[in-house]
Amino acid sequence: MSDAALKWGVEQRMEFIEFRLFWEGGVNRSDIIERFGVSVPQASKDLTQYQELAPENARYDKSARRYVAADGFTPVFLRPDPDTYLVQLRQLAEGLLAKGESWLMTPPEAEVALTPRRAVDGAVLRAVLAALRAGCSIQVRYQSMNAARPDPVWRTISPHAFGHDSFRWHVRAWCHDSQRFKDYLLPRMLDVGPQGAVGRTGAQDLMWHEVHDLTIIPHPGLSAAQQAVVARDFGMTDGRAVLPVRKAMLFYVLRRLGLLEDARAKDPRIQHVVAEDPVGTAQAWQAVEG
Amino acid sequence: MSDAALKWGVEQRMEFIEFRLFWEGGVNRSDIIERFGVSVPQASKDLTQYQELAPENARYDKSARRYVAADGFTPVFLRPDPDTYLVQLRQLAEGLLAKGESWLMTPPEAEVALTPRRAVDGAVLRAVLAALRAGCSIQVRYQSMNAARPDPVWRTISPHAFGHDSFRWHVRAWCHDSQRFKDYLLPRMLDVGPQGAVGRTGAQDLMWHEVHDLTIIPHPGLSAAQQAVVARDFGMTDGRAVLPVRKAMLFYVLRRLGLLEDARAKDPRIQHVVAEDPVGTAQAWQAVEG
DNA sequence: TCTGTCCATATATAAAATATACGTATGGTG
DNA sequence: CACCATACGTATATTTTATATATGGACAGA
Repeated sequence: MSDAALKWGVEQRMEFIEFRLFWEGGVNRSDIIERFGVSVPQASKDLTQYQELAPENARYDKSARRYVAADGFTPVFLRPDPDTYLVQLRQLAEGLLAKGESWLMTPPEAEVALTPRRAVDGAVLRAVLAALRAGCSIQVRYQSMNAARPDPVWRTISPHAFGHDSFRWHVRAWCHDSQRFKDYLLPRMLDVGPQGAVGRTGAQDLMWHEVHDLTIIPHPGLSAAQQAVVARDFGMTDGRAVLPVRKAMLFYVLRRLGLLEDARAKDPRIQHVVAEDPVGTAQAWQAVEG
Repeated sequence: MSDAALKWGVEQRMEFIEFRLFWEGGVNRSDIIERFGVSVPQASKDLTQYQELAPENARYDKSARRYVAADGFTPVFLRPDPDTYLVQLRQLAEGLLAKGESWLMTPPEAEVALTPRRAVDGAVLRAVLAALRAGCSIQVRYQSMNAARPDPVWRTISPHAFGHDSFRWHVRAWCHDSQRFKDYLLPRMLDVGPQGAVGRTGAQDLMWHEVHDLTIIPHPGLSAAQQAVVARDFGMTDGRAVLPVRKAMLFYVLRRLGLLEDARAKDPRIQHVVAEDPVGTAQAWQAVEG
C-alpha cells in the first residue's frame, strides 16, 4: 500500500496544487484548506510533498506569501492542456459550475454567446437512458414541429444514441409509429411512459453508421492571405479539410457551418468556409432527409 | 471534527454513489473500489453510510448483485440536474474527458456536431491570463484576418475579459496600436512577448459593459402551432424573448442565430427565429462595429 | 518597532482506511 | 443437485493519515 501510487485524496490535492501553479500562477496553504477542508499542518505537508514529487516546479515567493510556478515548470499530475482550463471557464460562464466547485481561483470575466436554455426534464432523461441501456422501447409524449401534429402526442421510440447539434441534445431512435429512425429533441419530450419491446436496434440505423466526407475550403471571396488564415483556423491541409460526418448528423453540421444555403453568395467576412462540392453536399443531405 | 460535515474524500464517494444510483440506475462495491482505490471493506462501509444518510434511496437487488435506485429516490448530495449528466456526456464525446475520469459508467453512444479544433497554445493562454490578472499589457504575435496585415505581426494588447462565440474563445483587449478595444482569437495568437504598462482598463470598454436587448420572435413563416413550439424552445413569453446581450458580443449572437442576413427570407424550417425589429438590430450592430 | 499573517515543523491524539478473516446469499455449471 | 465463483456484510487488529496544539521564523505595513 505505502509503496503503491498515491491515495486518491492525496492525488487530488497534488493535482490541485499543480493546476493552481500552472494556470493561476501560484497556490497558497489556505487554498488547499478551503478546497479540501484539511488542517493547516496537512496543507503544509501537501505542499512539501508536492515539491518532493515535482521538484523545481514551485518556488516560495516570500513577498507574495505563496508558492509560484518556477520557470522550468513541467506538469507531472495533469496534461498541460488549455482545454482543461477553458472547459471550466466555459462551465463557470454558463452557470453549470459553481465558483466554489471549480479549480479556478481568479477566473477572468467571461461571457458566452447564447447560453442554451436548460429545459430538459431530469425524469425524462433518466427514463430515456434507462430504456437505451436496457435495449427496449419507451413511450414519450413529444411536441413535434410537424404541422400535422400541432399538439404533443404519445409516441413509442427505441432510442440508441445521443446527438448534439452544438446547441441542444437529441436522441437518435427508431420511431415505432412512422417506422423510421428519427431525432427527438430532449427538451421537447414532455413526459415518459412505460418501457416495451424494442423496435429496431442501433445497428440497423444506416444513417447513423454511414459517414459522409464533407470537404470544406476557404470562401473564394477572401484574399489569398485571408484564405490561409481560415485554412489554419480549420486545420486544413492543401487548402481543404475533410470532415467525416455521420449522415445522421450531416444536417446539423451543415447548418452550423452555414452551408445549407448558398454559402458562396454570403459575405465572406461572415461566412468563412464553403463546401468544395456544393452540389454533391446538397445531394448527400437530401438523400439523408428523403 | 467528528460532528462536523463529512470529510471531503468521503463526501466525494457519497456523491459518486448517488450519481451512479440516479443516472446509471445502480452502483456496485467494485465501482467504488475502481474509482477511488479504496479497500473492499471501505467500499462496503461507504454503501452502508450512504444508506444511513439517504435512507430509501438505494435498494439491494440480490439477483443483479448491485444497489439500484429505489422508487422514491430523492438526491441529497447533488442537484438532480440533467446538465450535470449532459455536460459530462458532451465532454466525453468531444474527447475532453477520459472515460476513466468521468462518473458515467455506461455512457450512451453520443456524437457532437463539429467539435472545435483544439489549437490554443498553452503557454500563450497562461501568459495572457497572467497579464489579465496583473492588469498590464502584453505583446502577442497575432495572425489577423485584416487584408492589410497578411502576415502575423507583433501587437501590444491589454486584455481584460474572455468571450466565447459558441465555437472559439477570444480575448477582449485594448489594442495599443489601433487605440481601440478589439477581440483577439486565442487560436490566432502564435506567440507572446513581455508584459508592459496597461493601456486602458476593462472599466473603460463601453461596448463590453453596455447591453443591447435583442428581441426575437418565431419565424412568421411558421404555422401558429409551430410558432408555439419555437416559443417554448426559446423560453418566450407572449411570443417573444428578450435576450440581454453585451454589445461586444452582439455580432456573435446574431451570427449564431442566423440574424446577420435577412432571416425572414430564409426557410423557416431551418431558420426558426427572426429579430422582432430587424432594422433596429442591424443599426445596433453597425453602431458597435463602426 | 510592533503587529498580523503566512509559512514550517514537532508531538501526541484521533480518525480513517487497510489487511485478514469468516459468514451469507445468489446464479450458473458440471 | 451439489459445487463453485462472486458478490455482499461485518468483525478485529493494524497501519496510515489527518488533527489539535504549540513553537519559531520571515516579511509587509502601520
